[in-house]
Amino acid sequence: MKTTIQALKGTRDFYPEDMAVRSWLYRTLAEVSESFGYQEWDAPFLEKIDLYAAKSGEELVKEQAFVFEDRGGDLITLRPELTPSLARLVAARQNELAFPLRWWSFGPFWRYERPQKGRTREFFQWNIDMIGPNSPEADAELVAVAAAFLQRAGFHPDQVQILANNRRLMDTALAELGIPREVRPGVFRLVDRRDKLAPIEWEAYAAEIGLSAEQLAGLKQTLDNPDLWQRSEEFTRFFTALDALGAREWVRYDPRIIRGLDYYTGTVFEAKEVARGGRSILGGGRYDNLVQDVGGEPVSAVGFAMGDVMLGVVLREYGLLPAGAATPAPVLVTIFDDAGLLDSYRLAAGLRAAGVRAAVYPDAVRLPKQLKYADRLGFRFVLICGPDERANGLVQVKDLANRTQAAISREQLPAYLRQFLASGPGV
RNA sequence: GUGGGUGUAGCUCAAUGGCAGAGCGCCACACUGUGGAUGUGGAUGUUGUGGGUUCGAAACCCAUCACCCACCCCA
Repeated sequence: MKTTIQALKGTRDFYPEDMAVRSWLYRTLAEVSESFGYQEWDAPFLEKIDLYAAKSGEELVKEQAFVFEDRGGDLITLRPELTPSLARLVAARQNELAFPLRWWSFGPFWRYERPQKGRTREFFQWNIDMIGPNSPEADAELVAVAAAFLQRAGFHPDQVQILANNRRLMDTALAELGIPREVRPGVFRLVDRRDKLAPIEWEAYAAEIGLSAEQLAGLKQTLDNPDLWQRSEEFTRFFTALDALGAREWVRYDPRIIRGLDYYTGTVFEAKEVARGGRSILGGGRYDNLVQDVGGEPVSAVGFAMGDVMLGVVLREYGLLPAGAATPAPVLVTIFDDAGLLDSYRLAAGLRAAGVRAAVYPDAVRLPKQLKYADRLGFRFVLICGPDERANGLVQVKDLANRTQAAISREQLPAYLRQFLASGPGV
């Protein structure tokens, strides 16, 4: 074992084939976000710890954020989430911005966690929010954005489902069971753990937070009732809007979706891989008082976040990862011999000037080696120019995809290549 | 923070106390002007690290480090 320095725990190296996946993800979610009219934005990766102290769970900042002292003695945080930054930006220009805001972002986040499958310390997250309107239709739009992404990524509705619930609906249901207001947040956490704990432990937990046997029975009945939503006018409008948006088949009511966070106030939803294992791919919901904690007027918002790590795990399992990275240039210019070295560089420069991407093999090693290199990197064309061609002003153009070869004059070369590159494969 | 597992060639892994190996990859040659195939040959090791037991340790014991998996948590 060589003593090379390893990557920092919980971080990932992005070799070109990994970077291709990351770029694909960025392009895909950008297209989906922008197809709904959302604007890209971003915030600093570094924030003052105070921004999170006001809001967020205690756990997040105290236990999971990367916090360090800068040279001036200030406590700096590597952002563990985006919402506080969003609140800061919105509050700072609350009276100038044109609401509703439709904003999306994709960038890195850091959390000091114990790495495991689908979880790293440095990850990328897609955040998308609509800020201002508070309506079931606005909620439905965000869910439709999520559905559009899932479809674009190649999933089918029988593989991934968006499960939705409503905190107010649940709150009413709990009130009807005679569960006091102050106990309800605890019940939400209880509901969130329904599938994570063994039934006996789950019921013990229920007793612990003060539920009577009768209330527990009623709660179980509520959680097993797939038609509960029909009592909610808000939820009925939500589903009607999803119909209109063409996303209804991706969405299902599930009374067990509650989300761990305390700050959700209305609709909550989660996209889950349902065919094997039930891992969560993205999650979000409606949250009020977005900017209140950073000193602005309360404003309602709905949004969700999706991490790249678990998504990657699930995409891989379903064979949906895009193909690996080929060279971005379609043309490799070989170097036949030392005498032709500069000629090859001139040839490549001429192609670039004509708008054709081209790379040059750096040494005059034997031709099979250069061809093998071209093959491995996925070049479509290899240019060969030996003494004979140089004498006649020609270039051999070898098409690796079609296994053909033609001698082309130097003047015609860019046009010759472009006729393939305009529409052909492997460009 | 809790529990479990694994560290051997570039990669994936064998070798259960007795000569440290295979497949893939890599390099060379067959093939000095033409890629994926095939064949032949070749290189590559502090067996994570430190100590202990033993005639003898990759293997057993102790410590330590790293990684993986699960829990916790999930903004």
